Amino acid sequence: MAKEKKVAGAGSRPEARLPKGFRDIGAAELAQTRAMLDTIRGVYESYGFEQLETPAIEYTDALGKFLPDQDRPNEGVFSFTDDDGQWLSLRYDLTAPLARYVAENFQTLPKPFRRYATGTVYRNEKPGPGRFRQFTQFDADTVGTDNLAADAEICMLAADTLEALGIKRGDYVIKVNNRKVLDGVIEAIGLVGQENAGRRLTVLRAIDKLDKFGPEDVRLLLGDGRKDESGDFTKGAGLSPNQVATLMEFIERASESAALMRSAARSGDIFNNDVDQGYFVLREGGSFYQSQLCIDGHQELETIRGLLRGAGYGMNQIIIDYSVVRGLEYYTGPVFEAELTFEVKDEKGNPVRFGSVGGGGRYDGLVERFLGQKVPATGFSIGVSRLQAALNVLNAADASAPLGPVVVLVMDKGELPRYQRMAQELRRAGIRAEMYLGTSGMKAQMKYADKRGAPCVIIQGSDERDKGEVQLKDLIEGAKAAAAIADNKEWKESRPAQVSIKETDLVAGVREILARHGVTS
RNA sequence: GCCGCCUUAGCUCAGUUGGUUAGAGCGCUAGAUUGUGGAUCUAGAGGUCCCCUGUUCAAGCCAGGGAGGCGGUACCA
Repeated sequence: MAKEKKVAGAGSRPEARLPKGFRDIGAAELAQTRAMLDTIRGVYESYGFEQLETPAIEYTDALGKFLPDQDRPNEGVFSFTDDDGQWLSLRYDLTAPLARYVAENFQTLPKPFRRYATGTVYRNEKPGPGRFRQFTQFDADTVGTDNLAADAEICMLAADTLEALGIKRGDYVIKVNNRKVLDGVIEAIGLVGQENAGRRLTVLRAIDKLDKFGPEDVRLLLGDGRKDESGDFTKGAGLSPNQVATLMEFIERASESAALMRSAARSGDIFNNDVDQGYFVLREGGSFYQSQLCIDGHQELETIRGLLRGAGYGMNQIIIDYSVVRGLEYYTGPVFEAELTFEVKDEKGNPVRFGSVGGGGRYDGLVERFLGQKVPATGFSIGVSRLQAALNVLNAADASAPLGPVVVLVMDKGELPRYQRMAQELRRAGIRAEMYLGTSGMKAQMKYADKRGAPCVIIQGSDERDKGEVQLKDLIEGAKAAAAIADNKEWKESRPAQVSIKETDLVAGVREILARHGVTS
């Protein structure tokens, strides 16, 4: 019969469930996020960036995500049409809205315009481990200058931010490259002209996989293709053996060079100029030095490197790494990637690498889309959620829930005003407090207080009331004391961590308990 | 998008060659204890065995299709 009732209503009832790739976030994580955002904000503001907030929704064409030849937004973004039939989209990053803002307010903004922004962004794509369809980014950008000092500062900012968040020097690295270098290398193997645009992208994608797959798989991706462990085949760039060999030489030298830098950094040799300058492939006389693009890119990197080292940032913080790719059709010059380098084991003992927690670079074309006039810009974006997940693994102990409010138990339903008054008294003293608002008995109220993480409860039944007293029970100390008591009678009679005080001393008594647990309000 | 694996209670999972009323541990609720969160004991609630169609006297189990989840891969500002 009970069954029939269920079945009867089931079809029309909605299922309580979250859309794939979205998640609910509880008090403990939110408190942690807030602290992180405050820290990042402090660093960004110290560099002189000012805050800007733009809406979560923009016109789709302003975000620049239309499929070629189709009057329809790109996959990957959440889009819908407005009343007037215009396409709107949820922002998928904070840079495209910045470009729109700068273009719209170009006349009045100070140039260079330096702003930071944080907010939720949305991507309509398949979620993966640690990848969601809604997440928080924290960006800083300098718009309106091609001065490479702006790029150097972005790198410093990234390093300072990670350190402010408690990531030790050596547990992270900011990698810098220049898209002109890779473009030059690709040009050097003859992939020039419009007809090779697709191949150039495939090559860049292959190089981008170096960290993930290693050199052998990159070689396959540059050639015919690669089969993954599920048996799926990825078509390669189809380069000739010669072209592959040339690219692989570059890639392997580049990672060798980066490895040398890291090992120098580990041994404390953080300003060793020979190592720092990178491998000979890009120095004068090296095999790629004929390409003008390579030369330009290399010289820009040298300028940035000079600024960084001059400011005291060594190879233990920021290095040049020629294998960094980042956004494919987006960046036009220097690119940056913030990578966490420490390794941790998951619960099964497998090593987990977090990899990139932020990135950015110089994008000289974004504002130009609107204005038709070159407005060079450079910036950096932190993936807050991903970084937070990494930090949680780094300090695994720090996942504890925040303390809840002090709970005033309702022992006598006829005395609600009295209990309410106690809660108010605590609130006025700056102590988070609540009167129990349910209707259950004392045992249930104790369980409730326990679940809320209350540091203590206030108990006043008729006995205490008659004497003008209240009982304060320290739930944290009480839980510790309980562990030593096996007998229920003793547990009840000893009333661990419970004291009786004058009702007039309520605030002082609670403060004493809070202070015991490190709360000073 | 493509490939592989998976789906039984709130959670983690058993479930025989297809055979009566589908189980365990944990969790939850209540009692033992008229005013004390823990421990112990007892009792209770909780199920569309992912969905649909088929095979069969009989399907959690077999077949086909679908959905959802996980992992890999592709795309990724």
